[in-house]
Amino acid sequence: MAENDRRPPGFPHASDGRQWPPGAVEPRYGTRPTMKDVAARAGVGLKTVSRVVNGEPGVTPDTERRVQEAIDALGFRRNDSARVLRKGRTASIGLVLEDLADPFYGPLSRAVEEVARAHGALLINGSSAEDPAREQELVLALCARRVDGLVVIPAGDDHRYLEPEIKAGVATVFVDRPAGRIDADAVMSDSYGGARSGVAHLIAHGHRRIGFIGDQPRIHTAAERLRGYRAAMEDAGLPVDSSWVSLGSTDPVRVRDAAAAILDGPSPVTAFFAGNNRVTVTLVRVLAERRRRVALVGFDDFELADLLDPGVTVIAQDSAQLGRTAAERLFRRLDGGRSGTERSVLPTRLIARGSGELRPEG
Amino acid sequence: MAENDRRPPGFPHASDGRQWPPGAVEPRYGTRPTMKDVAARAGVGLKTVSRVVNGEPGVTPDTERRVQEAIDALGFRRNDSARVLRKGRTASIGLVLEDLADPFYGPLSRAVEEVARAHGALLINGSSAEDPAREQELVLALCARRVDGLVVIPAGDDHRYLEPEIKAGVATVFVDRPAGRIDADAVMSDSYGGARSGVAHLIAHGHRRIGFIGDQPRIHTAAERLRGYRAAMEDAGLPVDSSWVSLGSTDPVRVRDAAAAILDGPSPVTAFFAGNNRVTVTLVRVLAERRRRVALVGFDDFELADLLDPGVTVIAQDSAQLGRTAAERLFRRLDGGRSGTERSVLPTRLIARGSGELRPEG
DNA sequence: TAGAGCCTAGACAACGTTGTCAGTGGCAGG
DNA sequence: CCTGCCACTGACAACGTTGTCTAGGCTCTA
Repeated sequence: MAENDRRPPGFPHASDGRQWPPGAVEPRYGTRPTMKDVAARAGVGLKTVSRVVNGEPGVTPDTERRVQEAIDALGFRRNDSARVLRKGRTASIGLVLEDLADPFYGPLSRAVEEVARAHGALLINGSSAEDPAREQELVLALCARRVDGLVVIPAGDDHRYLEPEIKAGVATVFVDRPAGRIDADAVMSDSYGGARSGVAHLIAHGHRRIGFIGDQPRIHTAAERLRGYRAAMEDAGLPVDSSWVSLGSTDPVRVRDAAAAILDGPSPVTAFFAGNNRVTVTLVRVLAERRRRVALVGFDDFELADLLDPGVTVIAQDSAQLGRTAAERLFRRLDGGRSGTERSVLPTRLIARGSGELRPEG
Repeated sequence: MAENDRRPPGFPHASDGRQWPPGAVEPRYGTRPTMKDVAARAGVGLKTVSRVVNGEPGVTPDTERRVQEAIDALGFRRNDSARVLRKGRTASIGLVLEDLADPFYGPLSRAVEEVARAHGALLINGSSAEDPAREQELVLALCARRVDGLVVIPAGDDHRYLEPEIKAGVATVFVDRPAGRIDADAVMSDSYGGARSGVAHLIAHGHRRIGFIGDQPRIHTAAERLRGYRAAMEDAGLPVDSSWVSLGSTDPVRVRDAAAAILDGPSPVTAFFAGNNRVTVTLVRVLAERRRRVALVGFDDFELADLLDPGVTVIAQDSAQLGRTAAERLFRRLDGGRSGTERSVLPTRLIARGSGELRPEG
């Protein structure tokens, strides 16, 4: 409604009673100088200012100096909205992730930013909070801003809403999890292989009864890690008791309850495989409170894992590398790459620190 | 140069030999439909489409339906660049911080985003990597995009370059550290008071020789924390040996060297106060390797601090609250708040976990 | 039934920039 | 001196949207 606070029509120059400090006539508060203003002040044409601002050739040093002086005097800054409107490219990319505050996404986000910066682009980002509706809302808002490309860590599993955008030329790369119901580039860690090797590691240290606590299997990575767990157990000819597996949320309270149920149940496990970062940390807390030592391997590394006692053995994925790879793919597309969609899988690495090498007790 | 890939003039409808899958004639790759296209398809005027898209009143249900169908059929999405150009507001704010990958900034960034979202704005952000030149470059790029406001965690100490922008109406709030050489809103933690109480805590536990390892004092927070350290020592009538104080970078290698020099020097300390997060973590590692137990209080909390042995006593600051407060101030300004600049200081909280309660040894 | 008043709808200009194109003047070569 | 070329410069349209203003059709009342 503030749109209507303008001067009433018919009184184009009526005294509007504004009070500025005496010296501050130009520039006025809330009004920015345009190229036209600069041109007028420098006594040149509009286009000449444009040329100077963009470093285009064909301007005499003397003219350039006059323009530059006017720019500095007025505090002119080019309006990129107008530029974008005219040129069609925004030199910005969007990043949609689950939660900026999650330490897993910090390095990823930073890596994407660095690649963008190397290509002269800015990064606009937002958190979906794991909510598919919010993911869509964000993605479409970014498309309305006409970002040149998108890096998406999907929360939902149906991305058909992106089809018109992709068709219209918005390069899109999915990270960490694949897109749902559409064909698109994706860069992921090897969740299946990582989980499988982590569980195999526990088995190699003598464990027969191993629990798995992970996220809901509608999340691709969670499902893959579960699959890896089952595969490792099967490889070793070990049965999986359904009471050992918990696939709820990663909320600390629920993980705590699940772990307690598994450890206090009729067939307690001697080791856990944790499906992600947050589960691992909660399990570390839970296990620290118990007398009996339970082995633990977690998917995803975290800071200070080596300082705990015992150090936490993890399947590490390189989140910065995920981001970098995805962003590079994105810019390759923007630079004209029209090849078919690619799906890359980055390897994981087992880092043994102690918790995964505990022998079964009792 | 792709600008020139257009159809040559004079052949407006020459066969251009493009090959689309038979059904996919419209929309064409790389070309987005505009309101004009929608209007043509729906058989209405341009402005009517605008009204429907923006939910403005004055459109018959029947007309609205026709327009909506055309929008869906064409996959139309409003071009916000044009909208911004016309309306003057971008509904986006910029966040410039030091490093997105630093866990301290995750929650801050997320908090700013949530507030922005509540006000219907998007967040554009970038990392300055502690480089003043890069900070300026980023800030000005954001201004060129015409963000409505800026939240800045300053890397440099001279922000006069922002004066024209602020005068032109870009609301700006500094976080964590104050602006340099200009008068601007700022939201900070109580570095001085926090450090002072942390050091007093160590003194209360019997320490007389206390080391301080922090960042370069050109950084405001670092200087304030050093000041708090000195004040606490002076309050207790304790001398400060200059060999106990190290003000270099927070780089692990240099912190490690500094700590070793202080502990192995002629007058070794029995406790450390760490100037920030990263220093604390490095000191935890260094001290864990030594036989003699050295007390430690760190500025800034971090995940798992309670799980270490001993738990790490810290002066906690609420980084999410910093971000929230700053963003709320920003939007209050944007909503017309024209009062003088404010500088808020948020309190810190001592969390005792063990490392700060160790008694001096030897 | 005429006139006032309301509601819907569209024509048009403007936002600030950039690509195109045409105009100017200087200078070298014939 | 004229011609042609070149370097420099500016007028103008266009990008896609929204605010303003006006036109036309309808209802309601006197």
